[in-house]
Amino acid sequence: MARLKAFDETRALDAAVDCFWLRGYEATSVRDLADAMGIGGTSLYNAYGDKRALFSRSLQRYAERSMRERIARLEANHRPKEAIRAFLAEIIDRSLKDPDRKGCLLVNSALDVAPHDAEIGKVVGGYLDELRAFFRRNIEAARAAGQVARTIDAEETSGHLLGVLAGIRVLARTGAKRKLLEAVARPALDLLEGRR
Amino acid sequence: MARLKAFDETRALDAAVDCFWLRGYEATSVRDLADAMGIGGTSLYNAYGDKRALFSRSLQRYAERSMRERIARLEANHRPKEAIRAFLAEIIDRSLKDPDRKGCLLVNSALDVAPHDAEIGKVVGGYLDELRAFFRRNIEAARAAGQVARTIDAEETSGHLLGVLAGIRVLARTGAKRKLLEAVARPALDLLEGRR
DNA sequence: AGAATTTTGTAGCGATCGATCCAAAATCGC
DNA sequence: GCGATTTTGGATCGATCGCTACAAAATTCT
Repeated sequence: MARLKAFDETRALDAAVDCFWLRGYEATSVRDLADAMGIGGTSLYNAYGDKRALFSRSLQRYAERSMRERIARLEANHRPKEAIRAFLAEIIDRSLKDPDRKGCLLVNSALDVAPHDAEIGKVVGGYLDELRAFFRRNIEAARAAGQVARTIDAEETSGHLLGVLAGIRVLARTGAKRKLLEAVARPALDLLEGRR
Repeated sequence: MARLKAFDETRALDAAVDCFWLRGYEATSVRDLADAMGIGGTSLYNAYGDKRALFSRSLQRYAERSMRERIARLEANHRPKEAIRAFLAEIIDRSLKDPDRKGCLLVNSALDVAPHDAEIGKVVGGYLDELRAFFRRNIEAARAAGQVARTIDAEETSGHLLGVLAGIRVLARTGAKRKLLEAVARPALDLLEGRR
């Protein structure tokens, strides 16, 4: 038939994710990408299409590996209320541990590229909806299990948690300390505890 | 002496603010800027230095006209707790009214350019600190006036409010509806009311 | 008016952008 | 081994990037 591909398409895609994550869409050149992916420009266009298509695949890969993996893992290992708490705690820990302070590719993209690209904007919005659905689902489950007060409105509170999550990601990217990030999250968690 | 400048430097700067605000630093070209400012490229470099210096001045102008003006106006016209409430309400209103969904230049810059430019990062961080100081100052004043519960920690809660503000700005830029933006803000405001 | 100084528009600098062309290299069925 | 097909690297495309050289235009001094 034909010559075989000499690089691992998935590993290369992960390298592209890191590039876009670190520098954003506009500031990342196709040459940056090809170098980081360890391939030539021709192979990049051959395998992924153009830069925008590669970004779209990178976004998809990130959502799969970072967001959905986390959601699935936490929902499998924690009761609903603890899943929410663990989610925020994990985001804070990872944000602080990352020496590059990359934040979240979805949040970065929501500000960076989504406003200028309707199609990608829809995709990013869809992922944010998934995050909110995670919060909502676990609030409702916790309510049903009597873990949170019945006065907690799942629709509203899931929106609040999504906003808090986005805020943490923004401040983390600016180099905020743990104390600040935890201050952002704590009142939202206290709300679930019925504590004030 | 010499020829007079034929354009209003401040009006031109405002046009530059709009450019950076709408498209971000990287995606805005010097030609875009010059066109929007109604001047030639030479005049731009003559009056403001280079692109980065113009961005720095734009950031300063935005902080002065948008952030500090709002803080001063609300603190002059409202009691402390109401000033915080009015701040978030005004951000939500303006975010929804803006057909371009530009969000907040400071938040946009915090994600976009601050991570790759230490000096500008410091400036942006300083403005975010001013916002947090506004929240903190008013929480403390409200506490002293008995408007909020003594259990409210000003240091922590001001951080929470800053995170909520950033979250609102992120979601607003993605085209969120009023219902979602208000859901992000409400629990934070309820906290100040001692309501649950 | 003439000299001095600053602003302005044009034109273009080298560098880099995203994207493509093309021929050599590699792998398949035969 | 041979033709067919695909991948690969290198060169390069036109466009645009941030920025500047240069000379004409405009203004204030003497």
